[in-house]
Amino acid sequence: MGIREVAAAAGVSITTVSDALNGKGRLPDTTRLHVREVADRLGYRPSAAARTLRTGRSGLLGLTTAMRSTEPFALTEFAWFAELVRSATATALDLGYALVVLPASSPHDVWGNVALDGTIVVDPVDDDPLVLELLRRGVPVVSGGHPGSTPVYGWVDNDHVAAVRCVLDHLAQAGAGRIGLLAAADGPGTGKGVAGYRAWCADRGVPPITEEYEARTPGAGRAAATRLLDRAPDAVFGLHEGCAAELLAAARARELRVPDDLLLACCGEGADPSVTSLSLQPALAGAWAVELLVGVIEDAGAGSLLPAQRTVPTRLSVRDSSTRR
Amino acid sequence: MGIREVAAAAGVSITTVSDALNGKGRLPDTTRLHVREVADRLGYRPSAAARTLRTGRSGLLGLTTAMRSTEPFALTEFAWFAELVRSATATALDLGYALVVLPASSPHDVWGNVALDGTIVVDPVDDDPLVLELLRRGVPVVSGGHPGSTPVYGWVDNDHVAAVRCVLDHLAQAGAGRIGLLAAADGPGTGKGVAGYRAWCADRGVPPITEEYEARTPGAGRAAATRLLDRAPDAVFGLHEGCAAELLAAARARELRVPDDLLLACCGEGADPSVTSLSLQPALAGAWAVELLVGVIEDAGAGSLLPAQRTVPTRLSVRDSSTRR
DNA sequence: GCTTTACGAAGAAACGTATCGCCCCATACC
DNA sequence: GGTATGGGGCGATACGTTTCTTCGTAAAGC
Repeated sequence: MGIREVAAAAGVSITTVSDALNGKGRLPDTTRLHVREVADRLGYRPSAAARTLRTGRSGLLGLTTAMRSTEPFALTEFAWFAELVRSATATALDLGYALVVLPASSPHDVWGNVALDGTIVVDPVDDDPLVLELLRRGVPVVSGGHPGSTPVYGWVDNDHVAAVRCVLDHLAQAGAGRIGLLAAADGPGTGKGVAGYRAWCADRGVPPITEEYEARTPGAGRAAATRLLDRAPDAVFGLHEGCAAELLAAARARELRVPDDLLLACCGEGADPSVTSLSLQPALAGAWAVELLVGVIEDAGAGSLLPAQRTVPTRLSVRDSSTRR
Repeated sequence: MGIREVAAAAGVSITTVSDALNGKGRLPDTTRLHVREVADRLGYRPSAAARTLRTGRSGLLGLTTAMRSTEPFALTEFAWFAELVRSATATALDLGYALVVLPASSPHDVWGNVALDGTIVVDPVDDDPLVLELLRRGVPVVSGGHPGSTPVYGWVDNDHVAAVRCVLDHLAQAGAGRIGLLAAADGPGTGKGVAGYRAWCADRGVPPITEEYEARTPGAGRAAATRLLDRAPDAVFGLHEGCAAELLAAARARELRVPDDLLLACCGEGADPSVTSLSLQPALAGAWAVELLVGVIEDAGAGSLLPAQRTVPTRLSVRDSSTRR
């Protein structure tokens, strides 16, 4: 069931079959139709492997994330990442590509066994050896989150500083004087979020009040939330998705009412409909990263030399938890 | 940077390089080491495309789900499906495969452009044309959910009837007399769940009380939950993940206390820690489906003729919402 | 009548790997 | 001395496409 069988059955050469099926070459419509009809009748499907070998294009995009902890797929459990992957997959398919999610490293050499047209690296570490190796091989790389000094082809990222400022300004405007911050140490964007928070505090001349925890350690979130409330803030900002539940529980245990005694805002898509939340819009990030990557792949050569960059907007949904009655 | 360059640099033939790198043939360790050293120095990576063409194996597994609604990726938003995909991805990687998620149909011919060693089809419709086409091409197919009359190589599924009975028995034992059912019409496993519910009702000689809704229609869930409570049940079972929140909200609006006035149990992983929930263990389903599929791929020939089948256990977590005080 | 142009189609060379079978050269054995 | 034996290595082919180049023929232009 190769192209040869089709050629034989249609009484033409394989060149003609290839041209007819791919809309290339100079062929009268009669021939084209005839070949297509024969191919259909025989149930012919071109071999993806052979096409990939010949053209150098596989139609496959990789998506990975640098491992910060030793646990593979640590980010997977953050809804932020899951949503990014979902959106990236859908966008890739729209553009005619399939997307495969790979771990940064694995016992089997998966990276060597798939031909990738390009790769998205989410939250890369500086000079990630995996990224450098990909670039060396000529595989375009686009990063989600600022790539640091790694010379990628482009990246998408939120303006974390502005986003954090937006939330903190909102809390301050709602009457907060001492705003605390709770963050998962190994979560996405923690570094920038905390930095933005500290910068804002410095601007205002107020002391920062922060607590961090390991997301993967059971109970660590609750403990950190409790520690944070120990420091008597009148508002708290949870930088990660689990934070809202932990902070609410800790507040209840302490008989603090939200929002009366404590204002609350969190990042995330706001599973709890009463909590003010800042969405980082991971779906946009995923879609744009794919668009950027596909742009690089298909422009190859004509492309601009500068890495393309897009800033993903954030959206603050103000809910009861940060509205003084 | 092909195998030829390595051969030239090492002063041997490409056969020797291939054998040395793949641990085949009869070569003294000195040669093997030498070739490997040269290959490393040159940064040689075998071409996945060429290997795939030659060996007929790509190391890629597909995962798809039949489209029930017109919307692509309808199931994606069910946490059940998302978790299944996550687990399947991880398991595939453990076994040395990468997993690519594809829509049942798409404007671009993605299925034709990727070489798949096998495919998992979640909740296939009977005699799904896509599945039949894959089987015709000789691609092993394993299904998640009973495949009906489609001659797949194997499948994994929950025992839906037993699972539903387990929940209903629990509610009855907790004192429920009139148990209602709320289900998303287009959700996974709806048909079997509802059938199991009706069978249980018939066994007990009680009338079924069911309401369904379209998961994708905003407000439909709330409306259906309200309709269900209109029919005055003293316990309700939500067959899908969103049901808990909808039922709780509807109950609150009606000033019904849970569990005092209304017992509540749902399927899903129980985002709300106070709701009794039946987990279908999608992670197990995903992992097992991959294991089955890889088994079929690697056994090819020696395999048994009967399709392999595994029943995924369910787990009922009893919480406050179904515990009479 | 001879050259140009255009059209229709085919030949053949890659793409980079894996592998079957073969060859050569020692050493050992009768 | 002739022949098994086995280790070490290589030549050549096939996997199934895409595409560059070439070729023949017929119509059109001078």
